[in-house]
Amino acid sequence: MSASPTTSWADIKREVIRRISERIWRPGDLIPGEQELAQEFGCARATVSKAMRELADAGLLERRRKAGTRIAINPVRKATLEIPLVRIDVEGRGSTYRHALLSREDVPPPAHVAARLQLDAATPMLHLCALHLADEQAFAYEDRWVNVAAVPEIADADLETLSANEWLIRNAAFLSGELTLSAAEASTEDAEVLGVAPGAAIFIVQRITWNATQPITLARLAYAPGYRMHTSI
Amino acid sequence: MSASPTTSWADIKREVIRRISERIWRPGDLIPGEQELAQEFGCARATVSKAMRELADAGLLERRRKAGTRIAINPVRKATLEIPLVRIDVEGRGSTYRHALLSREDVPPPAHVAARLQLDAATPMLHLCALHLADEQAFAYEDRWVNVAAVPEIADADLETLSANEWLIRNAAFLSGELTLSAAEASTEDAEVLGVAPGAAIFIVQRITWNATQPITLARLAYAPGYRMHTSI
DNA sequence: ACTCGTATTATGTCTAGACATAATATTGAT
DNA sequence: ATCAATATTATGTCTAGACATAATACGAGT
Repeated sequence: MSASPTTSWADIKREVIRRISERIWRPGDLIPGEQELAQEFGCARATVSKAMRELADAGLLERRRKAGTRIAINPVRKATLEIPLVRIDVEGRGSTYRHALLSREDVPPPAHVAARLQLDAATPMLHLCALHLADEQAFAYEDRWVNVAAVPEIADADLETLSANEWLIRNAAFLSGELTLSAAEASTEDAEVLGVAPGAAIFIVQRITWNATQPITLARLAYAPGYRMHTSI
Repeated sequence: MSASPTTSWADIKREVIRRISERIWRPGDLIPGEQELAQEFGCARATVSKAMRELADAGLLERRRKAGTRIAINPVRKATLEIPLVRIDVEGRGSTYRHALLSREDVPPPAHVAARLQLDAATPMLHLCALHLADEQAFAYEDRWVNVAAVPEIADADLETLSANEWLIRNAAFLSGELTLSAAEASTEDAEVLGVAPGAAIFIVQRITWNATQPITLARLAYAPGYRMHTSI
């Protein structure tokens, strides 16, 4: 009957999911402790613990020391979004990637950029605009501000061959970041670069990354109409 | 000097991140094995292992048995999107939530819905349209198809007081699902319900959920303009 | 050279037990 | 009855060691 002689953490995870989905354990219920479950499944407590921690990370369980583990009432399911390089994204769709640097300027940031990065408006920054193409079709328009103090070497970088997107990932690994997804109507600039009608609905990804002490970059990616971000839960 | 007497997995994680961000270990580099690192940090192999697994899950490292662990060349960073109930989302923004059921029909699905759920076009389904409001303002318009065979009890459910969104989460915990994020121009229907101009750019979330054997529901949520999805990396 | 089987190796999983920590429950003092 | 100190308890972390598994490296035979 059973696939393996011993009980693995994956077996336990499956069994717990089964009990939840068959409503043997219902939302809000307190379930047995690790000790008890370990005895039931005939395995070590650590094995049960790993399974439970995974389910808690996925949002299905809520665990608190001393209080125990219960089935989440309002499960806040967590979906993992993969954020690849634009090049990898394009190539993953079976298209040929190319990128074009449209502009590169050393200028102080506008107020909204400075505010978003918590920088002074006089901070020297590099402003880049680039177009990512898939099979020579506009794929995404990138508008990026780079905090030169955080990555001084970018001043000498050739961003024509390697996109800023890629250069930064290779040369300035970030520690933390923020991602904001939204929909917007194409500005005249967006429309012109992407070759769509002004006002067309486009998908916007805004990304901010930080190293240990300071902001590295703020990027706004405007995707050509039809772009979808996909993930499984 | 050191904060704690023993080395914890979190300490190791921080140290590895430091070595990556200070380019002591560079993209593509093979780093020492768990055994060796455990010796360096003066802890058990399992402790190193946990730290490394977390970093690999986050996309910073690539690990393969026998081949060892190396710094990711094209780090596909993973952002965790939290998918709360619309009610929790609204309440989390400090607004008062209300929902209104606009229509409820037992009808067979249109071709694109049937195809998306891998169901026969003759399968009995429940079609629901509802509006989620925040402080009496349109927040999101939900267009949902429910596979009645998967949750027969929904036939008798009162979906006026509890939204279908919430009813399904409480009564039909799903095992897996898909999420598609996109931008679209508001259809005349979207525009009318949300009270925006037709053609306005709106953020669309399409969700499909499955139980162990069959699809449960397909939902399209059209958010009022200005909606942003936010996450940290 | 080339292929196939075998040895080796780094990560993956598991165990059994110890101690740490957070949160609740209980008790004692006021 | 109320509040603070203390005991209890379930999860969280760590250790040391064993075995499993995947993937490479190596060597024998052709």
